[in-house]
Amino acid sequence: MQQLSEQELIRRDSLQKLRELGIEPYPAQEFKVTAYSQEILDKFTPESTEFINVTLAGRIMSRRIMGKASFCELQDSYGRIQLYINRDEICPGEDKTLYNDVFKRLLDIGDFIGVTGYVFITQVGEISVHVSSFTVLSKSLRPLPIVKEKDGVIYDAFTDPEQRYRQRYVDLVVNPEVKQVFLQRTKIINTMRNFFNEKNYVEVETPILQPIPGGASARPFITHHNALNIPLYLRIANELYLKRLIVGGFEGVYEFAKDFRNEGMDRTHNPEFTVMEIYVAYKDYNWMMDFTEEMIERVALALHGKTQVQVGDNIIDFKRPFKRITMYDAIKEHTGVDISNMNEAELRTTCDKLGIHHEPSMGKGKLIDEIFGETCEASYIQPTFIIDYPVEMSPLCKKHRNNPNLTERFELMVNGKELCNAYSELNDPIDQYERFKEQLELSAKGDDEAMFIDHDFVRALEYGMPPTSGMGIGIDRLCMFMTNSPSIQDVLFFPQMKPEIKSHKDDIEVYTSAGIPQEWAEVLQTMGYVKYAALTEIKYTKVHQELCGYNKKHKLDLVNPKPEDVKLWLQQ
RNA sequence: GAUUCCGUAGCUCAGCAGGUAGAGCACAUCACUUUUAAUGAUGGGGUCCUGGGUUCGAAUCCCAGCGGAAUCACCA
Repeated sequence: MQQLSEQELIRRDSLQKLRELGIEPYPAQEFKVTAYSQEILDKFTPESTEFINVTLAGRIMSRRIMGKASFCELQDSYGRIQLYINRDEICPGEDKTLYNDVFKRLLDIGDFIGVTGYVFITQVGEISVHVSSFTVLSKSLRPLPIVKEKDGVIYDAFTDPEQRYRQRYVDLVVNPEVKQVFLQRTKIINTMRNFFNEKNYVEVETPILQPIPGGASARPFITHHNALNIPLYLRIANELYLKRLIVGGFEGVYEFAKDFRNEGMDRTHNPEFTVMEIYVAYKDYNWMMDFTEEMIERVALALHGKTQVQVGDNIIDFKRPFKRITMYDAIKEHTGVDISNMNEAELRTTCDKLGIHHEPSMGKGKLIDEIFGETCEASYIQPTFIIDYPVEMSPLCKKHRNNPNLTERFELMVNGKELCNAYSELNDPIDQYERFKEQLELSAKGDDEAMFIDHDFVRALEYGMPPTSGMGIGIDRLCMFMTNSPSIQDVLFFPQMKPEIKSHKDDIEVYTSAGIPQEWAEVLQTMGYVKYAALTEIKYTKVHQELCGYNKKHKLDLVNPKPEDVKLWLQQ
């Protein structure tokens, strides 16, 4: 156990004292709440009789104690409301313990309490709850960061990103705007879900542990199943499973899925992330573009009541219809080069001319992708569908109805980033098998992200899959846009972090169990001997002298140990 | 992976011509019956990220490491 700070010790002492007074700091029974802070603040008027007897529960977030009366702020799940607590009303009799000791001394900021009382307006005009009784619901043993606010200015904000992400619970308690982002995230997802359900598409669940990680190009996480003695992969996509369900006869299926990719982390990438994929039979990618527009516009309206959304320095308008441009046209527009009829060698020359890095392992598809990514991607701020991708970079996508070198694919670009990816799905099993084999060749050339062949998926297609259009959308990115969050970590409750470094300090028990008295063990640690094992390598006379010296210098008034005592301490 | 910046009290931060470690909030004690960043008084609290080096002396200067942030590169 780490050494406790003064404030933590005081809180543990308060916990003990509460118990001595017969107050259970962690009661088990239900506490019935009849009102919430926001509701009261919204609805209360001096004439109203609605709130003459309310019961609320929440955390104490601030206290202003003024002798026989006190104010404090109670924070429940909706917000904060001020409480007014009067000594003689809490303690009508002679015994004022409940106010003087329990409320004033033994309770702290961060504790959960329940209160009953009536709502009124103070002289300064703040709607408050006049408390007639309170109940301790849970004692907090660690001090929360104290954030104060006046006239919209925040003082002593809790801002350290590492602490905010590692201890998101604290972040949520003291930074109310953080909670809003996550409530909006839920609203985004619910809006989409309602949209799909209205159309009778079916929400499904498919395997996260997959024997073949298919449906996308990415390095997977690998794990091992002991009973079967086989490797399993955490899914990088769920596409192939959802299409199997279309084969099975569902007309529309969708899944909000956690996918996993074993790649770098930055402001827009987290190793696990959420994707919504939807597949609808008898549709094509043109239909899917209309559908996607409608869905995204609806999300913007649900969240903001309008289609314009501030994202960084830009205002992005999600009003339908979005601009549509083919990939080749986009490249021509930005570079002046028409690559539509180029072979691999010509593409490499073009890359060289444009100063774009390329490697021998890159096939035609990757080269085109690279050119697009370097020259075009960043310029699409307003929602834009990039359509008709070259066949080499889309092995699961149906060939274009007018041009066999292209596929019926679109990506939706927003703020220079990919948001959606969609196809007229490839349902020709023979073509699909050929495309998988081409991926194998890429793999042989050294492309470690090329897809594996999924023979069962091909088998499913052989039974027949209706013409289908599918779309995937990055939910985390969508949330970043919709909530104007610059980092993916701001829209994930618990973003992936490097493991927290463990204290490199021995527990104090390691010292005491070697026979060292507690007070000297603490001295040794503050002197820098944080590992007992390291201590035993030092000559006991030196340690003895240093201990006595420290005792004198810091006026600890401890009785100095004898050299033989120290010798014994170090001999364990 | 590269560059830059950062790491001091529970929180936010100051201190860096090297010379006994500071403020505000929080905490503790006292006063105060409608305050609101409540107020007034008093007080406690720190391996100054870790390890090495320079020095009589390092929070401060140098080196290395750890952790974090930003930008870039790589990666869907």
